[in-house]
Amino acid sequence: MKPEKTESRRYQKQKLAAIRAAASVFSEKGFHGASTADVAARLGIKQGSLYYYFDSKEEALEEVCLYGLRQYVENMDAIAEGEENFQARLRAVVTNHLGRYREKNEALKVHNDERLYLPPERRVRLKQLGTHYRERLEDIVETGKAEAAVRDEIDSHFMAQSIIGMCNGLGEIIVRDPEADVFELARKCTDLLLHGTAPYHIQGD
Amino acid sequence: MKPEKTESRRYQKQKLAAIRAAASVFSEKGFHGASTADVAARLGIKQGSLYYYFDSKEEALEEVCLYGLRQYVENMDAIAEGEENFQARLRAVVTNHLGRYREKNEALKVHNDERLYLPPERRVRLKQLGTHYRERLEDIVETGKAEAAVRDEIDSHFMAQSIIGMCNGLGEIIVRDPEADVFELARKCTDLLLHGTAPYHIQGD
DNA sequence: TCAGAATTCTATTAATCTATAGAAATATTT
DNA sequence: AAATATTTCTATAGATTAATAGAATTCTGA
Repeated sequence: MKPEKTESRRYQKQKLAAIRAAASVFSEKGFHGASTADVAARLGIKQGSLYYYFDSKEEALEEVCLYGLRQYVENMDAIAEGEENFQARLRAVVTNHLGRYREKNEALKVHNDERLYLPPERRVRLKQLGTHYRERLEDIVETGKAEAAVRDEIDSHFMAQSIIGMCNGLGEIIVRDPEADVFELARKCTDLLLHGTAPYHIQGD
Repeated sequence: MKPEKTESRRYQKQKLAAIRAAASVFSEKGFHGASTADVAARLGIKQGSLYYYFDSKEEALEEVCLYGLRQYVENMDAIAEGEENFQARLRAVVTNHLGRYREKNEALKVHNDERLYLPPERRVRLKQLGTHYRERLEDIVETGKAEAAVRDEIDSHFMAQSIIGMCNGLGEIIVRDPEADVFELARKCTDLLLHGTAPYHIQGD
């Protein structure tokens, strides 16, 4: 079956290729719409051989989702640990988030669209990553308060979730319109988050 | 097969029940994870009998999605046609949107999660409804400009998509935490959209 | 080059599921 | 109550698919 301790270089390489093939096929046809034969074909092997790398189709989905999220979360960590001011970091976060919709990141798309088909026990690690992402963003909001760039009464959990949602919404524009300028969108988005819609001067409540 | 002209009262009633049963089952198991037998069982009839109401499983999915979106869009129309000022309408939009996550609207959930499994020709009517929703929201933003409640440089397409995304993001909080106060969230969300994160007084660029 | 290990292939099992056709049952109308 | 129309059931065809086992092949190191 599977190599026990060895995990040879070749095995690891091919396993990564298998994850990518699965990401590609799942993102095209959906998890249930895609067969293990489709995935194997994309990889250039036969259906049965795929089980050398995955114990089940579900395990393949889990690995694809994890693979898609990881890099994305790593970027967030780098931003959160950086030394820039709130405005710059917010922009970096938004740009990182929106950028993912342009470079077609199939594994991340699979995570977004198909992860619900995983049974709960296969979703725990994904949830951990997602929570980690949001918590880093909450940290950034808190530093914004320390800098007096963010009003005190703003709840950082609420704020982080709002930012994530807004970016996902704008992602649709990027997907719909291949001409859309990601950096310009990121700029507008950051501006909206910082200043809102209302004219700058006075505003009542 | 299907009744041609009659469309008897009973038929219509049972068809609606079938759509609801499909919504319930699809939202639980996903479109591909659910079988027509599951849907029929929820409705209290046998698998084969379901085809009296739908030509195919895909048609059932399409009808569920349309059913889920329609009411939601109708509410938006009512808000857009109303006479209130920008701030009040924005709040109404956000409240309508967030409210949907609390009353468990299974059909709308199916629309959100499963619509991608429809072939493009079955998605056109859904897209029309979605576009209509966003366009009404763009209208509201434009009236906001006329009222000087919204800065001129704000792009209404961008803005509408941002609002939709933010609401969807906050929806996750509502789903995660059954205690979350929808109206309080709607208030915070409206406030953030109007004023941004930054303290009110001056802000540079 | 040979031996053993790692990788892929073939063949098959067993289960599942959509969709259809025609019979049976139920409701409606005359 | 008989006749007709509507709704549901039974049974099945036909196709697909995930997963397994063991054989065949390819790779690697001595």
